[in-house]
Amino acid sequence: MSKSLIFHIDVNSAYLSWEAVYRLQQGDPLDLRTVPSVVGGDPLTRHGIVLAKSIPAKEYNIKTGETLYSALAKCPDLIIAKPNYLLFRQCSEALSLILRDYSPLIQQFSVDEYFLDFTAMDLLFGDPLATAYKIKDRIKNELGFTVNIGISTNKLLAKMASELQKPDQVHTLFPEEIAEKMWPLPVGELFMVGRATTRQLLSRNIKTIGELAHTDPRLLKAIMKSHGLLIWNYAHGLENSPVRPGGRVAVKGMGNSTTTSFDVKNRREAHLVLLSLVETVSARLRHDQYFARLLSISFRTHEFLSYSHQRQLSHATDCTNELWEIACRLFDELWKGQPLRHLGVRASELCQNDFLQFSFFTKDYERDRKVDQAVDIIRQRFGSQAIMRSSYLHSGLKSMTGGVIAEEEYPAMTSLL
DNA sequence: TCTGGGGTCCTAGGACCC
DNA sequence: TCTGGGGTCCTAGGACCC
Repeated sequence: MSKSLIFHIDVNSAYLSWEAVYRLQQGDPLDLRTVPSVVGGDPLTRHGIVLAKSIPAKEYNIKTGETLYSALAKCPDLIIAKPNYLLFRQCSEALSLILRDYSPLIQQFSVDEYFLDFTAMDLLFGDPLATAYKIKDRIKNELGFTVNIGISTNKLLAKMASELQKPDQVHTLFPEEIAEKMWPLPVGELFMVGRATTRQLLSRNIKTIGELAHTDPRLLKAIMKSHGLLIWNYAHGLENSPVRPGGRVAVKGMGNSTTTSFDVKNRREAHLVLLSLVETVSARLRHDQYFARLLSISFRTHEFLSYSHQRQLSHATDCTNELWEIACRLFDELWKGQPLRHLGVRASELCQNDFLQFSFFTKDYERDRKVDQAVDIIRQRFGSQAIMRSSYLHSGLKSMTGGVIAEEEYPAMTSLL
């Protein structure tokens, strides 16, 4: 049995590269990647954050997630492109088609990241490193954007390898290279060490991944519970999850949320936003043939405080009206009248709806089911805006919110590999 | 702060049961 | 009752990922 060999393929500045390639194809002479530019939303609708940045923009210290306002303050000439999620999905699919030529075992980890199990594939393709270069160059030549490829013996190290130096590079990070290549890095670069954990580690003078690796795991466990042991293992490169073919992990829940373009201040408006979210969530449930047994709602206030409320349902359902009624009740129980900037709905505890179980204690939703089915068919044929409830007319609200990625859902972006 | 949207997992505390 | 202890379920919040 040959040693296990994993590739991690990561698109460089994915959203921005994809938009840049698209514009070049449309005949635009300017390559966005060569100038300070970002992909970001519209500040007027309060969606104004940086989703992706070019390398020249990075040199202005512009960071993903910061406001466009702040990015523009750092670089007044910054070019801002709107996100085109349909394009992004097409690019992601085109990438996966190329990767499939090199292994039957690939896992989509996010819209711009894939794992590829190359174990024993060298018998077919020869040297792994040379093959990785071939894959990288083929993607650049055929699709027009660049990727980083990381190579190691497990997914964690392959992923850390692909982050080493960008763009358009291939790196290895084998266990014997950990001390030299990974331990000098700032501790926050380690997968699963985010802002809160970084702060805790820095307060104990643990600044690099190497210092984390040499910290007593019992201390880490004491201060961070199981997460402490997880990151200690990661600092030593210890991780052994399989590359899941197709990446299809059973989905645990489906949710949609939105930042409203104006503060929601009355119940009627809030209920209308909830309906537009439930419309999308329940259509996704029906499309994938799931019933939900738990419904959660959440909101964020003008002051940026977050609240959530959830309830187990008396019976599983995928019905728009029924889920909407529950969402409204949960909302009314939680809301104290604060102005709101963000609302969310999430359905979880999913089960297959192979057979139906009706409750004797709730009203009959049979008629609603038929309406849902008819509306789904109309929207499928004529688009999501083809039919909407009259309450949305002149409301300034969209009748369906969220779920930009329709049809085929992406596999779970699980926090664990 | 002019601060997105889609996820998963973990933990703490309270209710409830034996 | 001057009130044990363990297990399970539920809920809210917070951590992390892209």
